[in-house]
Amino acid sequence: MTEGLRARARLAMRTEIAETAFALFVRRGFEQTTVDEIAEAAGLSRRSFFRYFPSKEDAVFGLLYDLGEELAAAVTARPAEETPWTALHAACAVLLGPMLHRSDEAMALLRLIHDTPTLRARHQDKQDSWRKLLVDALHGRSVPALEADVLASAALAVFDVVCRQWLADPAADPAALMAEAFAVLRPSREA
Amino acid sequence: MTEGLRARARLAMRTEIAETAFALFVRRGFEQTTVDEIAEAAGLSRRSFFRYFPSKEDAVFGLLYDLGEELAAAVTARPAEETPWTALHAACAVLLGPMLHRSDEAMALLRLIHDTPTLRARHQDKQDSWRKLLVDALHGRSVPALEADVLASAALAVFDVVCRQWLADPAADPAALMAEAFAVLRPSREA
DNA sequence: ACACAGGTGGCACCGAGTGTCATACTCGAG
DNA sequence: CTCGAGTATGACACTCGGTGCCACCTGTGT
Repeated sequence: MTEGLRARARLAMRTEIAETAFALFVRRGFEQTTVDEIAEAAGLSRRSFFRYFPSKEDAVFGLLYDLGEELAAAVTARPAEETPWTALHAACAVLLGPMLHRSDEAMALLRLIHDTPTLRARHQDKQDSWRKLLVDALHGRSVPALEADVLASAALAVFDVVCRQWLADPAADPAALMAEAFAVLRPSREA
Repeated sequence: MTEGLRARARLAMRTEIAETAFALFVRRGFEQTTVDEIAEAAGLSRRSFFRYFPSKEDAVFGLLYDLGEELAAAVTARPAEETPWTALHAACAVLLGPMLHRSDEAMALLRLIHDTPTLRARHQDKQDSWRKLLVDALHGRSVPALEADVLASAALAVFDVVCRQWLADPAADPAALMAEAFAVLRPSREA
């Protein structure tokens, strides 16, 4: 039973290090912040930093990868009679909640990712892992393979569009943007 | 007028280096191939390699970035009365031509990108640059901003889906896959 | 023959990431 | 309490991608 304890302690370390790193990234930029600086600020050795995060980028994305499972779960939780596209819309809308709740941090994170090339790239790799989970969730709703892939990819693309638009105009309402964006692509056979 | 000559010579060097590097990547993998090995195989110094390509990854993608402009041009070239989604489909279909023409190389490239994490990430960054060009092209067809962003992102996502499916089943016809994939998301207001 | 330009290689350096080892801590068994 | 096993940590050395700097060469125009 000490397994759970260690796992929780490890998670706490990860979040603490990630928050320390994030503060530095926001202040000085991602590329300009060295791992040594993060390690010193977090009170551990450079070597130990890499025991908690496989790379510097993971200090930014590590905690976000888990959201993919929440997203997929949200899709699965939608009523079965709902069309896939509507279910995807509802699931993405769920993710908007935490973002609006701590919108300053969310905005800072989006901005950081947006204007750091390596983070932009990594972001898309994370989307790729989300996509796989979404495709599985859609298979659970008996959506054919190709269609599931297209719908999942498109939904994530829409999510990105909404984030970009929100970043460009913080006054906009993300939920409204998302409804509008999802409406553009609603498949013809749906209501 | 020697400007043009130098530019052409530089391009020839780039393609030659890129081809040498590509061969090594396919044989030994991207991560396992060092820049020193590429430089030696291409007959220049490590330092000079980085004068032709800003990074090792660019030896893979450098030549592909230009395709974005072709893609955008293909959209602009479509008849004005065509709906944006149909125009995007037609433009993406154009890109399929060269891929089928040298399908072995295309397949090897797709496979290389697909199972190299850093290349997967970079690939998406390239898509991002393509997206910007597509959005501009759609603006030229007087498509509103949000809609243009959504349609361009979705079209590129669809293109990716097709590439993935083709990679998974080389016997499939990419053009047919693409038609099917584009049909999934055809906006309701279109024919 | 001269100066000047651009391409090139060599060298030193930085930062990310990894393997290895020696140490310190913790915790359960005796 | 003590011993030993398992684990976290730090220090060190090393590889590799990427950059700045400088010295060299080569061609071109005067």
